[in-house]
Amino acid sequence: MSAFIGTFINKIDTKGRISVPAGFRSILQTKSLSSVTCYPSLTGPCIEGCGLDRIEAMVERLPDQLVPGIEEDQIAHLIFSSARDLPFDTGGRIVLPSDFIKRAEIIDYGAFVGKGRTFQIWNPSALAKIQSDMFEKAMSERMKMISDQKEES
Amino acid sequence: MSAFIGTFINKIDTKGRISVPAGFRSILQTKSLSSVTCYPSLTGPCIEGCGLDRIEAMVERLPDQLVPGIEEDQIAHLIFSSARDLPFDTGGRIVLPSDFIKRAEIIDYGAFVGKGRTFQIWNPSALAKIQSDMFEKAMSERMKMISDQKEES
DNA sequence: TATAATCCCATGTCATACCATAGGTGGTAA
DNA sequence: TTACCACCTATGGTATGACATGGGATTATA
Repeated sequence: MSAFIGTFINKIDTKGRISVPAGFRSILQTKSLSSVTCYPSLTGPCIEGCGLDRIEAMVERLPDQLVPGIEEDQIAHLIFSSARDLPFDTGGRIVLPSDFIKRAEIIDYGAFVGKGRTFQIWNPSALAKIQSDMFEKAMSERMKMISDQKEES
Repeated sequence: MSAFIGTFINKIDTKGRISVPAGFRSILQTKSLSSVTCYPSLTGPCIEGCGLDRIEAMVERLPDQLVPGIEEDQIAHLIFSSARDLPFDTGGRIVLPSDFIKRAEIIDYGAFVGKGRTFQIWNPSALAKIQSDMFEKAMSERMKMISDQKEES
C-alpha cells in the first residue's frame, strides 16, 4: 500500500483543468485506475479526492459509518450523490466541475494535500491559513503537555 | 532490527542534494526501501526522517471513514500533508525540498542524527547548541540529585 | 448553428537518472 | 613497516526525459 503524502500546488486553466501530481497519479495507476473520484468536502472549503475503489469499499462498509446525530444514509447520500469520477487526460490532468471549484473557493491555483488514504484540493491561501492555525494549536498543546510534566515533578 | 544511531555531517549542494549516511541507507535497503520519507519536525528546527513503512503504518492505524473526526483529521493533516518520499539517486543521495531546508534553517551542511527508529537532519551548529544545552541540563540535574542525597544523610 | 466538453498534440522548464571523480579505508604483499 | 591495490562513500556535473501547462481540433449537445 502506498499513501497520498505531500502538498503540491498546480495551476487551473480557463477550462478548469489541473494536473494531478505525478506521485498521486501513480498511486492510482498501480490500482489500475485512470481517474480520480472527487466530492465537495463536508469538513471544510475543499474538494475531497480518492480512488474509485475507496468509494466502493465505503458502500460495502456503510452500516459501520454511524456519526452521532446524523443519519448515516443522509451523509452517504450527500457524498455519493455529489461525487464525480474525473478521468485523466493524456497529460495527467482532470477537469474540476465548476460547482466544486466554487464550493472550494478555488481561483487559479489548486493545492493538492495528501492525507494518507485520501487527498484534498484547496485554495492555496485558505490552506495556508488552516495549516498555520493547526500548527499553532499543535504547538500550544505541546507546550501545555510540557508544563503539565513540570508540575508533576 | 537495526536502529539509526550516530551523527553524520554531509554537504548539501546547490540542488539541495545530500548523501544519506551509508549506514542509514542500508537499514532502509534491508526493508527493500529505496527512499527516505521526510517531514518538518513539530518539535524543533529540523527534518524528521524514516522509512515509508512507518508512515504507512500510521495510515493503517487511522480509521477510514466518510467524515473523519476532527482529531484524526488534524493528525492526518499535520503528518501526511508535509511528508515527502525522497528516493535515493545512484550515489545514495536525496534531494531535500527547499521548504524543508528553510524550515530547518539548513545552509550548506546537514547533520544526520540517529534516534533509533527514526532520525533527524539538523543544521550542524543548531544541533551543537541544543546538544550542549541538553548536556548541561543533564549534568546540572545530576548535581542537584547528588546534593539532595547529601542533605538527606 | 452556436456553445460547450473532450481529446490530442506541442512546448519549455526543471527534476532526476546516470556517469565521473576524489578522498578515505582496509587489506595484502613486498 | 611501507607501498600498492581494491573498494566504498561522498560529491560534482551533465543530459535526457518527465511533468506541468498551453492551444487547437474534433466531437457532443442544446
